[in-house]
Amino acid sequence: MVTLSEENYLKAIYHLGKQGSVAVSTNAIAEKIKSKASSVTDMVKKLADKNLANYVKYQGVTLTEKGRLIAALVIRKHRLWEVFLVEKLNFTWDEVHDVAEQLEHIKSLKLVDELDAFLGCPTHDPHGDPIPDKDGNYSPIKSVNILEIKKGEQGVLVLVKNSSDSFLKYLNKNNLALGDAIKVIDFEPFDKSLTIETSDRKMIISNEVAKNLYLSL
Amino acid sequence: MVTLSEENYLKAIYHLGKQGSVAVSTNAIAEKIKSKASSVTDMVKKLADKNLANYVKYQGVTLTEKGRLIAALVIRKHRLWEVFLVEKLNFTWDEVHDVAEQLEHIKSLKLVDELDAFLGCPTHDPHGDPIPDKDGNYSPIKSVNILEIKKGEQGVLVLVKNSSDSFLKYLNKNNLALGDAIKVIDFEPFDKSLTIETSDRKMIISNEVAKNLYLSL
DNA sequence: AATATATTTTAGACTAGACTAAAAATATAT
DNA sequence: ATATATTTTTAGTCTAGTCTAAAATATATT
Repeated sequence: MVTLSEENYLKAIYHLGKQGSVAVSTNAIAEKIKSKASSVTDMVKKLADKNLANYVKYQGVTLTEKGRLIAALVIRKHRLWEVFLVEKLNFTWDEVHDVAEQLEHIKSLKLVDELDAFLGCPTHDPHGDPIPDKDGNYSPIKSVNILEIKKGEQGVLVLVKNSSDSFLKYLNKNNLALGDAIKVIDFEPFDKSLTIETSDRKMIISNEVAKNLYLSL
Repeated sequence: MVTLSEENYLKAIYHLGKQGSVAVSTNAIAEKIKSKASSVTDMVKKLADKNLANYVKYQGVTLTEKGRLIAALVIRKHRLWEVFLVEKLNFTWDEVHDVAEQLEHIKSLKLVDELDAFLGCPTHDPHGDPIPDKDGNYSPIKSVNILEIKKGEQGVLVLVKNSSDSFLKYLNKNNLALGDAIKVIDFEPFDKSLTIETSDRKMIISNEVAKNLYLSL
């Protein structure tokens, strides 16, 4: 049995270390999970005992095949529930995270499979993140950060790499949503801000915001 | 904040003591919850401290108004999720209990309200149990235990008072479902079994089974 | 009413998970 | 190469929730 807490650690390691393949420091995990490095050390030993993680003192943590699969399935559940909340229960994309964070731990294979089918086997969640399949595999959309696009080029917003309430509310307020066509008009060297053009208007976005927007060309 | 464990205790007290209005013994709670009386004593003190239960040593537990509402909302969630699982995700009524037991603890007011609306504000779960409204109120269907019905009379199966896997599987196997018309043919004094007639056939049900079937006349 | 039986509570111990502070190891800078 | 700073681990403590065994109280029986 994998506990709720263990699932959260696996998820953090998965996210921080390229699906858990690259060694992650206990400190990094602690920060991600908002706990302390000492707590992480304890837990990581437990995960290693259960054959879910590889841990060498002072050298960080990776996931075993088993650990990677569990993490992927938790993420699969998280993202499927997000789709459910937005598409069926009228949640906005800035409201789903906390609830999905709880729902991702519900244990029932049938539930996940049926939910997936009920939603029409979606491939991406409301933020553009890919949904792993039953075997934990997924193919990320090919996308580029908006800062890497040349002046005058345009693309479609397919991914936002920040699910914080405040960031998503900012996008809502400014009428930016997945699927929008966006053209890069100008780059301002002084503060690294960007002028972009959407279907309704031109606007300036800060570098901070731009970092989180990914377009498909 | 009410913990998952606390919610389970509140639910048990609610079920055992007529919505928590009648004093329930720590032993009864322990049995219901599959724990030990000593654990219950500890928890019940905590609930009393939080103003969710009234507890007098050696005299059992009742719920406060606050405790009763929380219990009713947990039950509301449980039953709404059961409806969701059966109606939207192809679960059978014998498969829903364990999953609903997990889902009932998800915390989000919006989630419950939206789920309720999404399901068309159902009044009863797949076992015929009433679903409390936002304020924790509900009106049970008027129903009578099948053992109290006179020979020759008939009614519609509206409630089964046992959600165990084995009982529900028994009903499935024998083609008994909510909404079925059932006529009482005979009562056997020797073993207190019952001969009943459904649309397809006559059959004998044990007293044990009969105890759990409720009809509306 | 006195005693036996059953129920309930208390006391003390355990586990999972987390934390702080100190110690150990590693990395960085002179 | 050594001193300093940073990171990581260890040791010891805490809380929530549970348990067993013993003590206290209530109930039942004569």
